[in-house]
Amino acid sequence: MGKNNDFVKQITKKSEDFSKWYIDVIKRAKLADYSPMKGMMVIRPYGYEIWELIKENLDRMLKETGHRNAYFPLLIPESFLKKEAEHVKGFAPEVAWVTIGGNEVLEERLAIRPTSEAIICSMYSKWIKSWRDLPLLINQWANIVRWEKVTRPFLRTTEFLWQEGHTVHSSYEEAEEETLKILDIYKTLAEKYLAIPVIPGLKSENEKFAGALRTYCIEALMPDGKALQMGTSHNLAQNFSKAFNIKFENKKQEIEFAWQTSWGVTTRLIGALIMTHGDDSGLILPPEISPFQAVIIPIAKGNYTKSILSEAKKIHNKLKEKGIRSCLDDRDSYTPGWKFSEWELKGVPVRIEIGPKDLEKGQVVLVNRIDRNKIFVKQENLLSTLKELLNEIQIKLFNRAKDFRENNTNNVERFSELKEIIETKKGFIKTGWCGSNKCEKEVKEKTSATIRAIINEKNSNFKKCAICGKKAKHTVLFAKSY
RNA sequence: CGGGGCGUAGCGCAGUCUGGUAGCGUAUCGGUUUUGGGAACCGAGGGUCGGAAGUUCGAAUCUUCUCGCCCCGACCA
Repeated sequence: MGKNNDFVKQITKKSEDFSKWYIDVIKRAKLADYSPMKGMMVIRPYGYEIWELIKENLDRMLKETGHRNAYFPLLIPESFLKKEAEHVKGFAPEVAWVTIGGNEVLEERLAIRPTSEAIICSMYSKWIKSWRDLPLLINQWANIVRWEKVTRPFLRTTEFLWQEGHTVHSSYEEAEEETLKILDIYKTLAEKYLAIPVIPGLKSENEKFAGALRTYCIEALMPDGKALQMGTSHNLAQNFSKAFNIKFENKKQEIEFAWQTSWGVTTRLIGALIMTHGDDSGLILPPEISPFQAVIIPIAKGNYTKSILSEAKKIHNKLKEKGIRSCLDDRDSYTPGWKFSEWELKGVPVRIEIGPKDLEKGQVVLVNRIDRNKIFVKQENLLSTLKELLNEIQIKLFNRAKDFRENNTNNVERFSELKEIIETKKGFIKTGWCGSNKCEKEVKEKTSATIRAIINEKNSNFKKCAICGKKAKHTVLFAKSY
């Protein structure tokens, strides 16, 4: 492409100021905008369309595994939230409260849900009586409010959208199996659809969900070397069933507390998407979840205008018929060059150009968003070539992100190495851990890095704990996190 | 919640130190010519300078308070 690839002049360069780039992209690509409410953003149509595609795919996978959607109330009485001690302790600092209804001061204040275990479990205790009622596999798509001190669009907002699954089972083993099954679905969502490689693992006692027995997570590495938690799946064991009195009669005619799980992913995934794939020209969206997979830009010129536009329309309709999300940009008030930059900013994976020269030759030009490579293809081959190209882009984005992660993951034996890496290049640090709270805390205090995931719980391929030097029980991943 | 920075037209900024009736680029609107990498020319509109109070003959500019955003920490999806 020659000397000047610097086509988009309106956003900060990713390499110069990553945080500013991130905000610029969100605003310029019209994914979201700040609202008058502190920490709350408006998700604009283009951003919401990405969410809808994420949602569609995850929803389908959840339904395929027997989950059904339902909806529970936004407000939770304080007494309900207080029933599970760890749970309330964990969430208390970030709950928003409703204290007045109309003109009346409420007798009991109501929490705006920071998560719905409390309200959902209170219903489950009414619905579940017998082993025949199990498993109960319910998911809800909802909004959540957590009064965060520091917010960033998509990554951490006061209000956000998510799905939260809440399931009930007749045994610990079955609950554990469900927890892992969901973790695997999340991994598929991240890797196959968002093209973001993730590492599944277990959270340490310090990092686990308030009220869970075990929290599993998927962790991704962002381009600035910080880790992002992209989803969590909790085995709640009987913690909530005991607090909310969810009991069932098992096949042996014994009354037993039920075994539960909960799990969720949020609009944060969109933040991960932006950071992982974007470049100096803006967003790059993986074809699977891009609102437009291809944008057709007619180069309408002089006498050719009419014939080119009608050809472009034909192509557009053909692609739509074949299930490709196509956009025809036939606005005549913008020049082709302007449109190129605009759609690159918006991250559309493939651009289709058709101009006088192409019309004569019976071809179109396909341009790959990743490297701007051009392919000239005969009209009759368009569909197959486009599909191949979309597939190739999806894979390339994933591989590129994976290479980055591999290149920024370091095996470490000693604390001094760990500290140096965190202070300089960051990234994931794989090391041995003795399992003690003390060592985990020491790392946090001295480096601000935390255990993102325990990736080998049963044993460790590291001999010693990097901090205390005692025998390593687990292999863990340390990183600075969002 | 602690430390730092920034709020002036839709967006990006200058003007603030040294007070004197608000400017540039871009975008927008109308018109003409254009269209293979953010087109050119002509014309037009757009602001209670984040908000409140104070000092002053006079405040974008000085003082105090307040709100919001960004960055770095502590806290969290």
